[in-house]
Amino acid sequence: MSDKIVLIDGNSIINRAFYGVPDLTNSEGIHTNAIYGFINIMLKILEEEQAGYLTVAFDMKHPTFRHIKYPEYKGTRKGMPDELREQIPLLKEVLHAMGIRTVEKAGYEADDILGTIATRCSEQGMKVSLVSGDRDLLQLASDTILIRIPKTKRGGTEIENYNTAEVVEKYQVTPAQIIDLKGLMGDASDNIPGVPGIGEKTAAKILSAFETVENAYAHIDEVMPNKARESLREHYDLAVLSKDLATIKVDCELEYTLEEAKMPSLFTPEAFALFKRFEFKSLYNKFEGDVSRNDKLEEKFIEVTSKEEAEKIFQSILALKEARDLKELVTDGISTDRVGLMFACLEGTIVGVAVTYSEDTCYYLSANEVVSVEYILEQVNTIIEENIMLSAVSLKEMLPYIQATSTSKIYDMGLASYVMNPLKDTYHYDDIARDYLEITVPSREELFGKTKEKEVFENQKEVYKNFICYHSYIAYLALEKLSTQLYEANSLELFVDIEMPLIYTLYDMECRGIRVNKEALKEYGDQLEVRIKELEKKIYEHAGEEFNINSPKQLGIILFEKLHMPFAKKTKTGYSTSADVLEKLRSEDPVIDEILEYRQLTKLKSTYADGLATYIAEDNRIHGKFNQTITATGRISSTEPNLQNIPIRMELGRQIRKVFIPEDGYVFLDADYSQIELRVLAHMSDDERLIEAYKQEQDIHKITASQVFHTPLNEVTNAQRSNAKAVNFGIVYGISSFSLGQDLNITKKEADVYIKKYFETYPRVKEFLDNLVEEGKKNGYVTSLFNRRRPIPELSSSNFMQRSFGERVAMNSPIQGTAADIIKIAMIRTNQKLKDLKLKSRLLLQIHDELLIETHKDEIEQVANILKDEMQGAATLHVPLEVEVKQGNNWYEAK
DNA sequence: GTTCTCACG
DNA sequence: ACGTACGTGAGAACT
Repeated sequence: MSDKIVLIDGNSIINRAFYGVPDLTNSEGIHTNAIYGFINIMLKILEEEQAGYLTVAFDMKHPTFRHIKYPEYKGTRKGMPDELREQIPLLKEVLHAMGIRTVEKAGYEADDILGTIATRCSEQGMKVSLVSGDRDLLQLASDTILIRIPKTKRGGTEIENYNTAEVVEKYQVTPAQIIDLKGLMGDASDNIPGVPGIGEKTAAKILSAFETVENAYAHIDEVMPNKARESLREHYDLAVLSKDLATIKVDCELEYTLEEAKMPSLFTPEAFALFKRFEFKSLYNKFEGDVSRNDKLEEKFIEVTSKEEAEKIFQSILALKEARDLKELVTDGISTDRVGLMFACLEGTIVGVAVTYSEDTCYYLSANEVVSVEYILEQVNTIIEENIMLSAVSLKEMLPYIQATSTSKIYDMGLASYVMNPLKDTYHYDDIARDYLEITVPSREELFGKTKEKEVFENQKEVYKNFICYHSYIAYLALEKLSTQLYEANSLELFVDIEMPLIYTLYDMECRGIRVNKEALKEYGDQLEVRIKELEKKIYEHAGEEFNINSPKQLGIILFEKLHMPFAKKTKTGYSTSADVLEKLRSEDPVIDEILEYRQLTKLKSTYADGLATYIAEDNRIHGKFNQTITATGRISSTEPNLQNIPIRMELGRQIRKVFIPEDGYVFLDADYSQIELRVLAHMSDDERLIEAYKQEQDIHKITASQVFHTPLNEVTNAQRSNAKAVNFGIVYGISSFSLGQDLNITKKEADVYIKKYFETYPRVKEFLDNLVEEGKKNGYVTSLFNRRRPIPELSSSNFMQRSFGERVAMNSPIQGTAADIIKIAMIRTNQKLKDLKLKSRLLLQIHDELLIETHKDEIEQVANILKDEMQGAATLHVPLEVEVKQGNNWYEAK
């Protein structure tokens, strides 16, 4: 063991890290940049040093703090930002998890503690490396004490190193004289005043002549230059005070032994758990491959191969009590009668199943000659039929294999985690285990690495078994915890009555898919191609050279440097060439119009014409995915492909909707909520005037214009109406006069007047929005009408921009979230009704406030009524929900 | 993998 | 003084 010790000034380094590393937050919204930066600096130093001992010291202020007698200096230090403050206890947690000795003592700053330890160690003949961002520490430098000051530079950390010689070279004074230097020149960053008029150069000169502040004063008449002499004469007390402030204690009484500071193993399972929570992905590989493996858990995963054993297991499961309502169970205490379920599945075929029905064991049944897939499925379906409670991690993916309906007693723990906190990126079994069970299990990535699932299955049977069993076991355990927490958050009904049934609706929609006219899509793409080629040629001619028009970088250079266009707006990396910038340049050069058109057409071609074509399946339909755990507000999202952003605003783009066609013998019915978000706002704010406006069932923007601009309804101009419309939108988004002004091309002041008038017209809306922000700040989250929570960590940010964002989110999320809740209810009911009535018509798409149904020609009127009734009746608000249903032979016609 | 741009509600 | 609309997903370019 080396007799070298590394000492770290915790406060100083975390402070450096905070300002040196760009803002990072994990998906819970916890700020992590300072912790991340600290750990990186520390690991870099430890790697270099190969020391035998390590200690991190922290400040701990105390009422009897020795500097309290000079409150005007040390006491007025600006408070640190909340984002940093919050990270300090978390950093300590990380350090302790890594086994690192930390020291803090009431009344001492970290540098006093470090000074003391460094001196003690040095006296024992050890080598000391003292890491701090604070140059005060340089007074401790010696031939055995190395002061290391990290600098965060672009592309990494560089460290300045100081023994005695380096201090002398850089400051022209000995380490011991550093305090005299500070006494004379002061230190603005540390609130040390120094002597006015004496800077670094003069101070060094004086000290080289007189060595100390006291000695200089004793020979005050000899001090040069004149200005410094007079200032020192007058401010000698200040110099002494400053010197005292700068002096680091080396004789603190500490209960500290070297034994405790022995270099720990650092990369422990506990540390790994925290690194995972903070999402320090680049540091995962520092841990030994299986540090995160929960071997004790894996001992509970039992593989079963014989038919007898399999039968016994299923019998035990079928002997469990029938499931009761989850809501009742939560208040009564959750029954242990439940089964965690996970299928092992390769290329659409089941190869096994894992079931857990006690916390002691998870059984893995690998399909084989005796325990066949058919047998397994039959048994699982019986369990479902018998109403035994099941818990899974990602139910939608299991639905192809089981016969479950929205009334089955199966609960999805991934979805439950989403309802608890919709801000996370993933809701895998390891996330659930970490967030709700406080246990660390290896993720898929850690188990499989880059090996394909099939290869793991074939070559690493044990790993594959564990992977499946973790799902089952975690699902089993999590049901109790998550349903309790959902209940406590008041969100259990949302989960049970809306989110869970919706899984089945979305699954139905995905299976059904939407029919596409392949040939028409091809034709559409070809037409675009022709026009794109023409535009390309023209643009090259105007530019005088060929370049990649799709490259913002190249385009920016052509426009703003070669053609000298005005209004160049910069982005981080270069010129902005976005549509709104180009829009302002249209009068400058005809090439701008061509570029705008080119952009539009290439977008249509690549994303839609070509993009959609790759998703057309054998049945000539596109089976996109609807994701239920993506958005922060509760909306669903659509991927592979995104069917929620098919063009409509521009005619040319809109044409693409003609390729979406119904099955032969069917038509499309498309039903749209009219201004659902504004209606939700009217309801939630309970503003009489807004409610009244909606009850009149008239043009809301016009009514708003009439009231905001004090104009009789029939005299409202188009311009007034469109301004009012923009204000209405702004309100829903969490308005600011700046953005409204930008949107309407008016000044911030004028926009302010609009907003003021709007709020005068609808005073309860103002009250409502203010209350949301306040509620968000108080609770850390806001809620929709159906108790969907959205945490808003940004609201407690000290950064103006982030906090403002949080405020807008607080105003928008309950509105957007409630609208999302409502249409989800409508979807479930509509889909259910179509099934119950055994209709041929099927729900295909949801586009946030719109549902598209492929309707059999015999069912048009009936389905139109169902759609309208279920959508309008999904919620009873203080204002009516209006729905418009249209019919067409393609999606273009139906809108 | 990140950035820019743009399609939708 | 700060520097914005809220919520998404995809393709292309570039690092």
